[in-house]
Amino acid sequence: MAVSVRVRIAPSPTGFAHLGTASTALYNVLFARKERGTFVLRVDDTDVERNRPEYEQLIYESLRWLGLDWDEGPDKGGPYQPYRQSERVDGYRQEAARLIKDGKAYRCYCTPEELEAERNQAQMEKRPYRYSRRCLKNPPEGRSVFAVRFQVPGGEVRFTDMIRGEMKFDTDLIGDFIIMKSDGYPVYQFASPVDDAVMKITHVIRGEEHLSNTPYQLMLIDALGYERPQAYAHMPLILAPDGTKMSKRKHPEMNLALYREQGYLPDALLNYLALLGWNPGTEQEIFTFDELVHAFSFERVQHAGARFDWEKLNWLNGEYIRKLGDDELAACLRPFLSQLDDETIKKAVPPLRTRMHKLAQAVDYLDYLWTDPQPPALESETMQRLRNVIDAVRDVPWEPDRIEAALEKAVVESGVSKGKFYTPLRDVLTGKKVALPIQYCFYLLPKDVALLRLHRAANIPD
RNA sequence: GGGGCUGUCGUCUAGCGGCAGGAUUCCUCGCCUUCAACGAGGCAGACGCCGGUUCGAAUCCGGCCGGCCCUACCA
Repeated sequence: MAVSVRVRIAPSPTGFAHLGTASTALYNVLFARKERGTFVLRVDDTDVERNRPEYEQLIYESLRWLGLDWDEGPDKGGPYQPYRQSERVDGYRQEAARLIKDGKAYRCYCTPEELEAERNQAQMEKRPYRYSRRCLKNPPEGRSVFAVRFQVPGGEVRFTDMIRGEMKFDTDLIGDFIIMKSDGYPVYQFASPVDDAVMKITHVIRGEEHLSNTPYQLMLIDALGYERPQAYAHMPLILAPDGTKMSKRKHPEMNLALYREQGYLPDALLNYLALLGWNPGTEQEIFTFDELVHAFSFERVQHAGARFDWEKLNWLNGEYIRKLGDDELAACLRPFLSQLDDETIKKAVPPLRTRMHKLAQAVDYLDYLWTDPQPPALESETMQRLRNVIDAVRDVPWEPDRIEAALEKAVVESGVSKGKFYTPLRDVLTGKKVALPIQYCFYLLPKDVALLRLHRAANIPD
């Protein structure tokens, strides 16, 4: 019987949860679900300087919001707990000690300044830099602070990438690298493969930035006598819209919290992310999550990085919004419209639905309901029409159809076009040039408020 | 500097030896009270560049150029 699939993501809580994490999480979950495997969340918090517990919470919240739930993790435990690397340091230390004992790693007493100097020297001589192995051959005396360095064996590392095929790296080009920092914490290159082995991870699915890291980790796995993961998959990177690498400072789209705040639906975002770097080979673009699970395969994953594109996401999100039922959409809108009661939101849903590509836009359409628009200056002819509207609408039942019928009648009587008739009306009611259909501009407002705004604009005392 | 990955409309992509197709954006028209949605149509690519193989190259080969990643006591 085949060993059941185990995959993981290992985000680092050093800032807000970001898009790349969602993307790799998605691919991991897709694969895990397809293979009926297990999805593990492991928190990579070995950078003591930059870690913050609140960032860990943000990762949980964002992934849960997206519906990318994990089977094992720091918050839920599991057979290989703990799942926070900061709580696993004893294990790394033991493994590092074992490597030293076996002559596969050694203590390095070099100071950062000395290493910097070595690097600069190599740079000046236009020579590829590798650590000099000073501490292996001739360690300085009388120093107590040390890091642990892996002694890179010569030769070649080969592995199979599910996306890119056979990979080959020459280890002679890799210098001895540090696996344990002098603060006693492991470096990513060390902690990650150790945990993957200990946690029996079968498939490592991660961003392309780790492709060149793989030989480092494979050498460690071999040196420690672990079994290698069955396969790796290095997903293409998501680039910023300007084609550069995503940066936290310059690119807001990196921050996952933004999507929730702006009113993107989790399924729409997931659908978009799936399409960024992968395609089904058919013309289908809209997928339920289950359809994605079935359709997804690594063979059809793109090899090059893909730019993030708001326009396509907006379109997709609009498609998802339009598919929602009235009650569903009303519920989704609720958090964006705290000024309105449920009944008003429900009334606003039908005309709103086709007009949004993200939920936050509802505010742009509806804020006239809780803020008083500036009364426009009108010509006397227009004011007369306003008075006619007041008369036409005053005794009408407050329903969109009835309001519309009354208005249509007033338009005919006025002899001007609907456009000419409705434009100032819309302005008076909402203060906007773009708004919901005119009957809804009325209907959503309490009747007395609507009439008040008309009176005021027409210069009629209340 | 060294190693790795990569390059098809603005963007996401299909095609992998035989007319470069779809989606999105944009534009036009229709519907129409604005804006959307919806329907119809359109613009947009010297397939990164140069050379080779071939009757024929986006596709195969070679060189070059560009982007990204790794080359950290970051992950």
